[in-house]
Amino acid sequence: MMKRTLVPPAAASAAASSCRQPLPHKHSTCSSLLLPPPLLQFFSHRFHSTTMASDPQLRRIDFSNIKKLQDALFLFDKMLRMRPLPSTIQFTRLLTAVTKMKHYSASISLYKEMGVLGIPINEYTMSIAINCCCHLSRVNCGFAILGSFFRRGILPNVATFSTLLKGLVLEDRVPEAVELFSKLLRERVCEPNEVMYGTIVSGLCRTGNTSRATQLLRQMEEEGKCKPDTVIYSTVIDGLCKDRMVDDALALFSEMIKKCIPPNVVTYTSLIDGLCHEGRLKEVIRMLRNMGSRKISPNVHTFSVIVDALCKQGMTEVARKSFDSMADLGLVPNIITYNALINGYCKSFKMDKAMRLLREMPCKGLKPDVISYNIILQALFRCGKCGAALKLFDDMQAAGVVPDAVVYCILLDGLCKNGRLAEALSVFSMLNSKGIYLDIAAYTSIIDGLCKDGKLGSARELFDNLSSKGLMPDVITYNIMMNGLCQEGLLDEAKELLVKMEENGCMPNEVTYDTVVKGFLKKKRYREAMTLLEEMRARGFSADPSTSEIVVDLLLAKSQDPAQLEMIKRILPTSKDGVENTE
DNA sequence: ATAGGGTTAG
Repeated sequence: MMKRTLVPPAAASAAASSCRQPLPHKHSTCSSLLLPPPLLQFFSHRFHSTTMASDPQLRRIDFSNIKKLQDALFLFDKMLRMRPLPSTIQFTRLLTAVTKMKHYSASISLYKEMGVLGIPINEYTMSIAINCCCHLSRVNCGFAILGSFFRRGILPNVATFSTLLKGLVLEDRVPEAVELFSKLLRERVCEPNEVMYGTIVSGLCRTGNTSRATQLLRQMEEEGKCKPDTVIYSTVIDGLCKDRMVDDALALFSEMIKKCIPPNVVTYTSLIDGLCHEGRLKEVIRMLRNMGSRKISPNVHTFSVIVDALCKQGMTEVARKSFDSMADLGLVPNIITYNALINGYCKSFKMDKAMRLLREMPCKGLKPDVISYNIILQALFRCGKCGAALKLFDDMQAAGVVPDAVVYCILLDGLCKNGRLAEALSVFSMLNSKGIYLDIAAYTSIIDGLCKDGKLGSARELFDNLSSKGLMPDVITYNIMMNGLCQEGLLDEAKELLVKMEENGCMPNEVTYDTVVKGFLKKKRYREAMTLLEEMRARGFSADPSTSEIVVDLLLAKSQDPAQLEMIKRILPTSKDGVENTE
């Protein structure tokens, strides 16, 4: 009875071989079965319990050949036709393969199909389904699946909850993740392990709560039940580096070495990245040597970090050498390495070299992405090469790269800044009519373009209508609007806007004050300018040197009043020397 | 032979 198959073996193998033809996947599986799902379920339980380990046929299912989604779907169909039916473990392995290819929706469909067909599901299968929901930013669906655990009498475990925690983190719901984590510990729902701690630690680091993450690491050490491992140390080290606390990161690094927790290439790459951002290149070299002495080789990631840092330090040629040296280690630059170097060339105005790299990418099997194009587009506009930029924009779309909000912003901004407001406006209205989402930066560029073109009325209108589009002006938008008002001599309105922005929860910055102060100075409303400078100083901002100069010149020319000079010294520390010299 | 955590670019 156990070995009984639902279809005669000959028919089964015929069905299996016919799977090479593309199958209309969705519904073919159900109709290919001779029994309705409830009966199948009845039988598959039997197969599952006794034949799974012993049947040599099952061991032959090869998941390593799955290269694309289609392969997996064919195999799924094929598995459904195998008799006896492959075990839950085999189906779970298939789901793993689909999930690893990031076909999350497909994976969920297959999971549901398993349910419909009555193939038994266990905590592993369900955790995969939850993981897929999480990657689709549907952690609530993940919690719904958690509910089905209980209905099926299956207990969720530490992996299930780690997955859900990760899902909350992915949706920027770290406080909820922390809350759930505490609850799990408090109510002893499951014993936390390294992975669970790792998830919560990384969530905290990603949201800038590095100190809380460090606390958790210490807590793990103290409790001693589950000791922080390489991943957790690396996560906190990375968090500290991102907070510019590289020395603390280095201290933690020494600590892990002292505790015999071996750093790996990720640990080193984070530290190298942190040191690079601080411009501590000598220590980077030391770190690379240190790495070598531990027989840890840099990977593509490490090189991307180094190439990027060298480019940002203006050492594009050294970056190029580093890029080329990857081949010696058998490493192949990826799109991120390319983008870093392209960015370097763009920043040093070597547009031909940047373009050459972009053209080289397809030859190396890499498809330039929207970021590759963004970097070059922005640079072309900055060099005033509008024609070349517009052509590249067309090339990009021809290459099938879909422009995003950033590209449109670069395009609009580039056109405006190059005095091609009319074109910018026509692109702008075209995008609007197509209903393409434009972010606040894009609107800000247009407002700036309108102001600079003397169309303050239109700028103001657009500015006032931002909220109707669901957009909030940011500090740059306000600064640009204030600058426009000041240029037209509408100082009182500019000052009103300064008050209004704060009321709207937008903090003014140095540029904000500088803009308005300059406006008042230009209109010779010195008293108001000085009042604003005082306010600015009280907030810990210092005036732009050019503003300070104007003030000093004006006041020195106007008055020799020592009290006033004293005031200048106080509020314009940058110009103190100049004042003293003339005394 | 089945699930879950850390590093990169505008």
